[in-house]
Amino acid sequence: MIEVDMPLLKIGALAERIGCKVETIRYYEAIGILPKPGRSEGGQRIYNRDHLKRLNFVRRARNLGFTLDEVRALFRLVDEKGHSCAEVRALGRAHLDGVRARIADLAALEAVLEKLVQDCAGGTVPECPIIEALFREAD
Amino acid sequence: MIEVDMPLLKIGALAERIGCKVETIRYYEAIGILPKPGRSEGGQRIYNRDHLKRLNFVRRARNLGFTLDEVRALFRLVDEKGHSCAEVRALGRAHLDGVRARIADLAALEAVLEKLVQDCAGGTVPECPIIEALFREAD
DNA sequence: CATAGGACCTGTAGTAACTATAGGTTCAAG
DNA sequence: CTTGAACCTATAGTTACTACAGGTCCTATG
Repeated sequence: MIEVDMPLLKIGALAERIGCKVETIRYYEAIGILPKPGRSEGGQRIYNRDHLKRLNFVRRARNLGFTLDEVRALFRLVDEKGHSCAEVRALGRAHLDGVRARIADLAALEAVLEKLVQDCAGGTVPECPIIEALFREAD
Repeated sequence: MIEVDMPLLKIGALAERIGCKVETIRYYEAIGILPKPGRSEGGQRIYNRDHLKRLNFVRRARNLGFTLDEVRALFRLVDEKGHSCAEVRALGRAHLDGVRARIADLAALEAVLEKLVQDCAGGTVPECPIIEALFREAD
């Protein structure tokens, strides 16, 4: 629910709205992922709707597995004028390729582990097929 | 009975045999994953067949996605007498569950990314569906 | 109005599993 | 005997946070 007059948020409220830790927000500011917010008289950070949107963007991208460097690149495309949608898609596709590669790796690994666990009967450690497989020299 | 040991290896040769970096071997020693090897007169590390076997074990386990802590646990099972194969299998199975969970996460992520990349036509950034999806507030 | 205590502040160190660098020593070939 | 590759130690950097410690601010209640 987006209100027309969004009240300004302190860091704790922002963290709760987005569902991340306060420390994470300060960390994003420190490494330049989020712009520095205004401060209250006493020096506490005050966030507006723009910060909320950006932080939301970062968290969603992170949940999709983008690195913070990739997020930075996406923000550059957003903030600088004249970039084409194709540039964004290229980043997305590169990332998708990476994800697929990781899935393939893990699937291969799953097959090996599955076989190892299945082969393992009830003996004692010196003859355990898992241990033996691990000690066996690779080619 | 005279055992003719395999030629003793210096760290560079060992690294090459196993296919890892020299620094990685020193790191494993520093954190107690590998035992301290003997030293030459001049203080250089000298490895024997046992070190080779252990390092091989570590690398194979790491390639299967085991953490170094899990490797440590496996070594304990190997080195202490009286452990059952079932204990090893339990570690393997727990790890397999973790791998399967990661695969499921990545597959979900792949589906979302795939859709985003597909939806992205040739417009300019402000209307790019990927960017819009990232800015859209989560519920 | 005073005060308690929760929320905030900065700065630093820790996590996993290495990798990379600097600055110095040893070894083996020519 | 000299050169330079390979070795040594120690420290810092990487990623994306998390977790303190020690202090300040804000706000609700008595």
